[in-house]
Amino acid sequence: MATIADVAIRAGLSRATVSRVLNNHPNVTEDKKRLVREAMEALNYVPNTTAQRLRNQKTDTIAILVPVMTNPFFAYLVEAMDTVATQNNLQLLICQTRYIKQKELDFLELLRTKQVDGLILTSYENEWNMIEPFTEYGPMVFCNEYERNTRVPIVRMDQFEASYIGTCHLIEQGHERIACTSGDKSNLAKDRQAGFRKALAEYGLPFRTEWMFSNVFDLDDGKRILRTILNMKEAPTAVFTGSDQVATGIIMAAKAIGKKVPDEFAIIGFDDQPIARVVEPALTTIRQPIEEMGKTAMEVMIESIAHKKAEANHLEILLPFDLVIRDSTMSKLKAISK
Amino acid sequence: MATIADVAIRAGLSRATVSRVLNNHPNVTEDKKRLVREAMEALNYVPNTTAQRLRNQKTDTIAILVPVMTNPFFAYLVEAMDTVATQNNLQLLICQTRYIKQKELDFLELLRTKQVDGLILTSYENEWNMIEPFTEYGPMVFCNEYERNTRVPIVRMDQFEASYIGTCHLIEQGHERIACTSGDKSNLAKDRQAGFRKALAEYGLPFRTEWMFSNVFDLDDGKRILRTILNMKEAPTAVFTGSDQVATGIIMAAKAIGKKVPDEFAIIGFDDQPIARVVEPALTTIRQPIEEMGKTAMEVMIESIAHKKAEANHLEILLPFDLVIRDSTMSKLKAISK
DNA sequence: CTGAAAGCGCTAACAT
DNA sequence: ATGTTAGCGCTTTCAG
Repeated sequence: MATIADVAIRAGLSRATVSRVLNNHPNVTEDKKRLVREAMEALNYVPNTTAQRLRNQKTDTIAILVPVMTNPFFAYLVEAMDTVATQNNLQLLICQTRYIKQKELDFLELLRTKQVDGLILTSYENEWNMIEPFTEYGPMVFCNEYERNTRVPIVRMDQFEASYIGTCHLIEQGHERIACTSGDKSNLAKDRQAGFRKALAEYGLPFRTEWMFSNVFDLDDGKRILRTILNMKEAPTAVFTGSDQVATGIIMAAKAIGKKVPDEFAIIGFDDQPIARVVEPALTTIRQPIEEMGKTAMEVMIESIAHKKAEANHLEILLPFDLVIRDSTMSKLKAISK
Repeated sequence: MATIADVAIRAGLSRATVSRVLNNHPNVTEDKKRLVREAMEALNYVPNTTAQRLRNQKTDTIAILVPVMTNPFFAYLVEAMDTVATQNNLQLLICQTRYIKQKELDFLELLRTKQVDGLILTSYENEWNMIEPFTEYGPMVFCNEYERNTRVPIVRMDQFEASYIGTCHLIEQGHERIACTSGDKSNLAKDRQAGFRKALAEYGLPFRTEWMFSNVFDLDDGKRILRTILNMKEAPTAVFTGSDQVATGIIMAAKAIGKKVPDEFAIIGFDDQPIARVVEPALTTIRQPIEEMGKTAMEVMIESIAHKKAEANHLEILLPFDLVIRDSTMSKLKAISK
C-alpha cells in the first residue's frame, strides 16, 4: 500500500501538501493540487484510516447497544441509525448485550477506552448508577429507553400516553377486566404500566396485581400467559401487551383452545412489527416511529460530538405514535356496523 | 487517558517492558510484572486500540456484507457470526448493501484499504468479475451465497438438494402443476431452480416458464404472485417459494379470496423463519442451518487470517437442511390418517 | 531480562 | 503557498 510519503515523492512535494489536498485545506495552488491528485491516482493511494484516527484522536465510530438484533424492533431501529451514520461517514459498532449485565458493562468500556466517539443506548440491563459514570467519558444518547436524572439526551416515544390510549381503546370495546404484560423493569415498562393504570382509573375499573405479568418477552411467553389467564376464577377478557410477539403468542394459544378473538378475548400489541399483519386476526397495535427515532437519535449524537457535549442538557425529544386498529380488538362486523 | 509512557514512569521501567507485560511476553521477571500491573491499576490504564492497530497493521475487524439486517435470515446469520467473533476478540463491521451495487463496491474497498482484516460475503449484487479483484487484498469467505470459479472458501447449504426434496414433497401430495418463485439471479437461485426442475423431470411433470417467477422477495410480492397464478387458464395447484415471506404473502392472499390451503393450493417456504409458525396454516418449509453456517464461516475466516490465505484453496463446506412439514402442504386430517 | 530508539501513516504547528 | 518537524500510542528490533 502506498503511503502519503510515496505520493509526496512522486508529486515532488512534501507530505504536508499532500495532506492538505487530502483534507481540502484552502492554501494550495491548483497546480500542486493537480500534481498531488495525479500521483494519488497513479499509486492507487488511499489514506490509512487507522493512522488518521490515531493522529486525530477520533474513531468516527458510534457504538449502538441493543439487546439482540434478531428482535425486529431493534433491527429496524439500527437500520434507521445506519442510514444517517453512513451519510455522515460514521461507522456503527453494533453491540448486542444479549440481556447480560456484564456484556453491557464491557461495551460501555468502549467509550472509556476511546474506541468509539459516542454511544447510543436503546435499552439497558444494569442499574443506572452502574452506567452513569460512563457518561463522563464521551457523548451518550438514549434512544427508546431512557433515564431522567442525568444529562444524557433522550429520543423516545411517549410510552405512557401510548399505553393510555391503547388501554382506553380496549375499555371502549366493553372490556372491564384487563390484564397487562411487560418485559423487563425499565422506565419504559413503568411508563406503560402507568398509562395502563391511568386508563383503568379514569373509567373506574379495577386494577389487580394478579393480572399483571412481567418478564414476558416472546411468542412462547405469550402462549403461557394466555393459559394462566384463562385458568383464573375471575379471568380477564382482554390483555394489553407490551409486544407484538407476546400478543401473537396469546392469539395463537387462544385460538388453539377455541377461544374467539376478539369477541371472547381481545388483545392489543406493541410496535406494529411485520408479524402483526400476518397473525389472524390481525393485531391491533401501537405503531412506534422507529425510523424517526433512530434517525433523530443519530442526529442528536452527531450534534453532541460536534458541540462537545454542550447545550444538549436536558434535551428530550418525544415522538408521536399511532394506534393501529385491526381485528384483534374489534370484530369486523362491529366495525362495519358502526 | 493514561498512556503506556505514564505507566512506565510510574512503574519506574521502560515502555518496552510495559508493552511486554501487556502482550504476555515471556522474558519479564515476576517482580517487574507486578510493578507494571500495579501502575496500570493505579492509573486506570487501558491500551489505545488505534495505536495498536497502526503499529500491528491489523484491525481485528471483519466486515460482513449483507443486503439488509431487517431480513431475519441475515439477522440470525450475523448473530451467529457475532458469537464466534466476540469469543475471538474480533469486531464485526456490518455492511448493508441494501441491494445497491455501488454500495457493495464501496464496502469491498474496506478490504483494499485495510480497514478490515477480512470480509464475509453472504450475498452479492455485482457481477462476480467486478468482485473477484478484491480477493487479492485480503481474506474473503462466502457464507450462504457463493461462486465456484475462484479460491474463496465457501460455507453453504445445498440449495439444489433442498429444493429437490421440497419439490418432491409437493409432488408426493399429488400436485402436478407447480409454480416456482425466486429472488435475485444468484447461484443460489439457480441451484434452487435446478433442484426444482430435477424433481419435476424425475416425476415426468411439465416445466413451464410462465410458472416461474423471479424478483419475488417479500410478503406483498407473494400476494401479487398468487393473484397472477390463479388468473391463469391452466393454473398451478402448488408453489415452491424461495422465501417464507413470499410463502406467507401467498397464503394470506389465497385465504383472502377463499382458496383453501393446502387442499386447493399448497405452498412451501424457505428458511423456517419465526413467521412460518404464525401464519395459518403453518408453513411447510426448508430449515436452513443458519447458526451453524454463520459460526462455521467465521471460523473459516479466522483460520484464513491466521494461515495467511493458505490451504483454504477450494474449501467448500456443505451443511445439512431439514424439510419441516407443517400444514401448508398437507392437511391435518390426511396427516393423521396416515 | 531490560532499555533505547526507530517507526507504523498521518496531521498541524511553526517556520520560511 | 509550501516545507520541516514533532508527535498521536504502541511494538519491536537491536544492544547491552
